[in-house]
Amino acid sequence: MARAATTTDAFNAIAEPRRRQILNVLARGERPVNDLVHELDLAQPQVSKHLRVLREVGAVEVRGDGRRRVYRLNGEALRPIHDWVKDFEQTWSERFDQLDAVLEDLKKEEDDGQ
Amino acid sequence: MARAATTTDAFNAIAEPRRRQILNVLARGERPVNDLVHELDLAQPQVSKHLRVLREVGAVEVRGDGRRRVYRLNGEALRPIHDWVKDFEQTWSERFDQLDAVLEDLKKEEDDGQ
DNA sequence: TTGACATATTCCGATATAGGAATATATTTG
DNA sequence: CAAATATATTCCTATATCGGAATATGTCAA
Repeated sequence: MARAATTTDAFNAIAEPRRRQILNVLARGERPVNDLVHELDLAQPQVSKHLRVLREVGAVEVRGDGRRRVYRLNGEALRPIHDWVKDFEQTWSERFDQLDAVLEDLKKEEDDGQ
Repeated sequence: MARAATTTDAFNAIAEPRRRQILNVLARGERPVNDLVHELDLAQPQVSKHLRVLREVGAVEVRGDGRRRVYRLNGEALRPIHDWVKDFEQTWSERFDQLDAVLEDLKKEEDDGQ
């Protein structure tokens, strides 16, 4: 068996850095293909191919505008990634260290009370 | 050119669902390989191979314990993913909708004041 | 030392990529 | 209709995967 297709889910789609770049640009507003080509300094066919992958996993949507195709972000498709990774945040965030400190204090007060 | 190696970075490493599962288990505490084999119902060689990938991107660390090797999570390695994806949260989170509503109200009050 | 147990590595084969180049498919304009 | 513009698709090739099976490495115990 080979690696899962890039179009399998958002996790696979965003493994490619260019596709993350494309999403970053689209986060600032919708763009026709040619704008992306210039903003990212990529060849047009590659941009179209990356957009296809992103469209297949639902991360972008298209709208026709004359001879252009305007792409826009659909952030909702990235939600599973956010949901998965956010549970790991406590292993590095100092917010959780501070919460630990508070809980520690509460425990100590309780013990003193006994 | 082929797809980037799975060991290139955390984004590529976690594209594989089994590796996410492994990290999920390790988030509850360190585990020797065999525990993972049984908790995830995977063949031992595959678990070892996935652990190697995770180790190469820094997502896990090992500790020897007799003839066992105990793996533990290093969540810090997932931080780039969290940081990248969190900027997209506002496109779906209702927290941001509520913030928008507040800003709208403030703007209205300001306009009434003029 | 010889097993037994735990883990890692190697070899295999099918498959899917990513970029480059060329080309196909709209759509607008003269 | 023809030329120009914008985008999508196809063909090519090198490369890296994943699972399964077999095997190698390492460590403990009698």
